[in-house]
Amino acid sequence: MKTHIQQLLAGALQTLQQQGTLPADLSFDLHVERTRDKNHGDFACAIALDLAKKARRKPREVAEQIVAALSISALITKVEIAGPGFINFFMAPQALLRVVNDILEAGEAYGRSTVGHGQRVQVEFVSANPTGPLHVGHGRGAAYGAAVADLLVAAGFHVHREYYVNDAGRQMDILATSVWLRYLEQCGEEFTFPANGYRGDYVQQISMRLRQMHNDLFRRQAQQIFAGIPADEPAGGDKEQHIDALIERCKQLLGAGHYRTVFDAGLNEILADIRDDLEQFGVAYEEWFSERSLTSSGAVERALQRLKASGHLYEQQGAWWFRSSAFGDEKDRVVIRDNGQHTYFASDIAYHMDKMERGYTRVIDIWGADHHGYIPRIKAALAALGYDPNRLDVLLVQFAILYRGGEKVQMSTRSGQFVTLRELRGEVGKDAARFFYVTRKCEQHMDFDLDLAKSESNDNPVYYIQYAHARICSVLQQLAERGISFGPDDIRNARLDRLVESHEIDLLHMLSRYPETIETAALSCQPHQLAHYLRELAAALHAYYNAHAFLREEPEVRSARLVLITATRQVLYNGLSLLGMHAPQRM
RNA sequence: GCGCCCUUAGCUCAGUUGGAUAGAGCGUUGGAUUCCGAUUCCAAAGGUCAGAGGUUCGAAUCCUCUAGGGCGCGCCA
Repeated sequence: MKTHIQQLLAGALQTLQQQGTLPADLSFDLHVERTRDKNHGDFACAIALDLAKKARRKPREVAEQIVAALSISALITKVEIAGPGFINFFMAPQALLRVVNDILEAGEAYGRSTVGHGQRVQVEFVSANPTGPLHVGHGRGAAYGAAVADLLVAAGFHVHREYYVNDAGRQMDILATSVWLRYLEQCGEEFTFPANGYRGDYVQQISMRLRQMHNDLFRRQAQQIFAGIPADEPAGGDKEQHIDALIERCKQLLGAGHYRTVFDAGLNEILADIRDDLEQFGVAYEEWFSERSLTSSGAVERALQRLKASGHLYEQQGAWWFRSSAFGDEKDRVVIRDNGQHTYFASDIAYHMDKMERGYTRVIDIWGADHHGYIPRIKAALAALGYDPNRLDVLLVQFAILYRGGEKVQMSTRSGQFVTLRELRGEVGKDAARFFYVTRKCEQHMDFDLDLAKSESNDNPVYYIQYAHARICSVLQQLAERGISFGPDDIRNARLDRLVESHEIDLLHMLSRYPETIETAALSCQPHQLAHYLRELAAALHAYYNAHAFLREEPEVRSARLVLITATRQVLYNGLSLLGMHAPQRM
């Protein structure tokens, strides 16, 4: 409907330009919007106000000329000029009723569009270090990223979802060393566990299984391990130096092969846990991309060579620096350390180069807000490699603060005292978690009320929406019990023009807004628009249900109403599915 | 200190990308229902859009400054 009006207006403007009534070189973007006030019709356009300025004419005069040039449409009953020069459109009743048939014909496809034209988009999200289970902070990124990706699919994009696995680097070495030390404790060795090691229970589990498989194969004497290692923090030393020395000792005592075995035991087990966790959260990926593969494939080397060849690298104090400050970053960044190892940033450059080489028209990275400082350097690297940095969009997701019983739930990663995503799902369920996470704009700090999320009451929007769906199912369930026939023929022959009540008109308007909601939510990467829409749609259904009986009316009205709520059920189902939620038949 | 983000009703948040009289939910107050599921519905009260300037036909939305809050400023990942 919206695009129909846009086409009408575009036609009128073209006519006026050809006539010379309006300058031919006038540029404008047609913006048709839904009205807030019913007195202003169904759709409004402020184009005359925009053009009046550019053409130096009176807005109302321009509006009148546009309206005069509009071609006639059976879907529009009235066009009005109002206020300073708004053009208001009033929809014909049959145009509104058409939405019901559109929905029933399209079924699960209702709301999908082709605006994306099959453009290839990559969405990378979560990408948490596999050093421990996902926590509730990752959960928001997961729910948000999945919803954005699914919305883009619905809008006709070809989406590639990807998880970047940080399976290399110091944090992973710390994990491997932590696993090994716990293993040694189980072998009977006695020592003080490093302050900077990973202390979570899952590390114990991994080391236990490691020992079950390999017995004492990796056992070394504590004395030998800690000989000459600088003191840990509690002993008055530096915890970073302490752990780094332990990592080196671990590698040296185990040898490359056995070290890799211990390392992979930690990596694989945690990664398997993360995969399973996300799967149960309804989040699926096309690809799990290994950071390590960037080194083995030579991508890192190649990226650095390209930068070096184009003069964007320089050597200083034994290290190689990328001149990112030449591309808007606040300072230059090291890519190869003086010990010859490349930095995490070097991998990141290679990874983003690889994304560009894969030919996506658009690359979306979803990061935690604490990483915002990395955006300029990544964009700088893309520019230095000769790519358009605007192909990359980095979306930042703010943290979520949990509340239970009105109190903030305290969390800190270092002590291992964080609420995991798995625990959250266990407490409030998948549906509530998915919904609550995406109900706020991503750049907005979020208060996550656990009590509300798990309450079975109308305060809880998840229940409210799902109940609307279940309620329709319940009504349709009554048909058989009451011996009322309502089959495909009844649907096809339904007298939809019997839908005249204000609640019915409201509901029809809500239903017709769904495709627009999907499109704008997708194009702006704002799934919260869909979440809010679903709440409004559910409210319209509940209000209708309460105001009118469906099953006790005369057959024509009854059938029309049943068709309307069947369509509503379909849209509720489609919207809930897009957010990864169930649409229950009964609750 | 520098940079990025946030600030809208008592609370949690929307606000169709610059449009018409700023909206929901919760909470508060008052009301409805012999019923297809009371996990429902209707109504009222509640606002200096953090503050001050500016841009223009028109600003919660764009620009500048100020205040408050969050985050980031490693040859860590």
